[in-house]
Amino acid sequence: MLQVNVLRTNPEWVKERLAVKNFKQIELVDEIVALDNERKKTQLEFDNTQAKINTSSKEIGKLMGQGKKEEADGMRLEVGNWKLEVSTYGEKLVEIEKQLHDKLIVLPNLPAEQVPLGKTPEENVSVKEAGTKPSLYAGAKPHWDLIEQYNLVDFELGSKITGRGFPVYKGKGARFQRAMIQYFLDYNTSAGYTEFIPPFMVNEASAYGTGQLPDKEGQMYHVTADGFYLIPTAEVPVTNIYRDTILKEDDLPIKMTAYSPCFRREAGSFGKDVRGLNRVHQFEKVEIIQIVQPERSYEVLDEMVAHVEKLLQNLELPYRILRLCGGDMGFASALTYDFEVWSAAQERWLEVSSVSNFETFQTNRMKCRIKNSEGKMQVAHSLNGSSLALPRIYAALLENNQTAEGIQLPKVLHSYFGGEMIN
RNA sequence: GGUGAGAUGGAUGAGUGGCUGAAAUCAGUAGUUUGCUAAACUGCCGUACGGGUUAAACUGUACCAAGGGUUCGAAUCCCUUUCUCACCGCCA
Repeated sequence: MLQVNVLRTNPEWVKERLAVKNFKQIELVDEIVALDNERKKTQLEFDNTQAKINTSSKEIGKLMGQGKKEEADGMRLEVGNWKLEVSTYGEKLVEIEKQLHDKLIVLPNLPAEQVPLGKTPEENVSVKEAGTKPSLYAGAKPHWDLIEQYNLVDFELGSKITGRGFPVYKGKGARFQRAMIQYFLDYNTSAGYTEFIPPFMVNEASAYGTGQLPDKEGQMYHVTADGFYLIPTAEVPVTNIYRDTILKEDDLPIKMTAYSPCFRREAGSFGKDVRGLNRVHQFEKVEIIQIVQPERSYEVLDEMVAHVEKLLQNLELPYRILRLCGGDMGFASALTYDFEVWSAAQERWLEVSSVSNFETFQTNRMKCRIKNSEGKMQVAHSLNGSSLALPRIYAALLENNQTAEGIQLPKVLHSYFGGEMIN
C-alpha cells in the first residue's frame, strides 16, 4: 500500500508513475488526497470535542468530591450533548477512513525510474544473457519424457492422490529434488541469510501484509474451516515475521532464507505451457528475503540479483535476466528482475526466479518500521527473490544435461545427490 | 476436544472506577563524578493521527490482546472473539 503522504506531497508525479504501470484509475489519486483532507478536518473536530468532554468529566469528578451535586448534574447534561456530537464525528471518521483505505488498496506500487515502458511480457528488457545453450543429440527428449524414462516423477499418481498438478517425486527423482533444496539453502546461508522453516499456511492478516489479499485471493488455496491460506510462496510467512515491528538500525539488514512448498491454484492455465513440470499447483521453492534501510534497497536488489545469478552459473545453466516492464510487473513491486533458464528440448525460456524491490509497499501495510539513532521513524524496505523455484530448474537440468547414458549433473550437486549422474 | 489461569510500555511487573499514558525495577540512551576494567548519581527513554513551528519547543486525541457495551468518567465493571500457559484426553 502506498503511503498517503506520497500522494499528498506529489500527486502529479504519482499519476505519472501509475501510468507507467498501465494503471487506469488515475483519478483515484485526487480522490484520495481530497478524502485525506477531509479526514484531517473531521479528526480535528472530533479531537476538540472529545477534549471538552475529558476536561468536563474531570471537573465533574472534583465537584462530586466536594459534594456539589447540582453543579455536577448541570455539567453532565452539557457533556451529554457533546457526546452526541462526538459520536457523529466518530462515525464520519470511520466512514472516511474506510473509503480512504478502499481506494488506497487499489493502487499498485509505483514503478522505479528504471522500469521500462511497456504492457506485455514481450516488452521486458533483457539486461543479460549468459551461458551456452547446449546442442542436443538427435533423439533428445523434453523433460516429461525423461522423467518417465528414468522413473523420477509420477504425475498420474499425483492425480490419483490429489489432482492434476500435484506431482509425486520418487526414488532418485525425489532425492534429486532434495539435493537441490539442500544445496540452495547452503548456498544462501553461506551468504549470510538465516534459514527459517515457516508455517505453510497463513492467516488473513499475513496474506494481506505481503499483498496477496485482497486482490489475488483466487490464486491461493483457502482452508475455509479455519480461515487459513496455503502459502503461494515462503515470502508470505517469512516477510510477515516482521509485521508490526519496530527495528533498530543495528538489526539491519535482515536476511532470511526459507524452503517451502508453494501452492498455487493457477486458475485458467492450460495447454502445452503446463506440460510436465512447467506449471504445477504444488511446487518447491527456496526463497531469499531482505528487510533493509530505504537508502540501501536498490544496492541490495543488485546484490540479490548477483546472488541468484551466481547460483545459476554454479548450476551451469544458460540464463537470461529480464527487467520487467511496467505492464508485466507485479502489483506490489517497484522494480523486478526475472531470471529465465534455457530449456534445451522445449527450446524456450523458463522463468525460475523473480527478484523484486517492494520499497515500502509491503512494509507500510505490515507496519514494519525502523527507528534510527535520532529516534526518527521510517518505513523499512522489503525485497525478495527465489533462489530458486525447483520444478523448472529440474526440467532444464534434465533436458540440457541429457546424454545417451543418463543425466549428467552439475558438479555442485554431486555430493548432495550422492552421484554424478541420474540413470 | 475438556478444565482452569492469564494477556499492561523493549523486559520483569504494580495497578479493581476519576489525582494512571500508566508506579517500580531492569535494559537502553545522554551527561556528571571517581586517573583503568568498573561503580555511583542525574536527565531522557511507547506508538498513531492531528494542531503548531523554517525546524524545534509546545499542544489535542486515541491506544493497557482485539471488538462491542455500561458510565459524566474505564487498564479497572459487563459481553464477544483471539491468543498464551497449565493439567487431562487424543495424536505425529
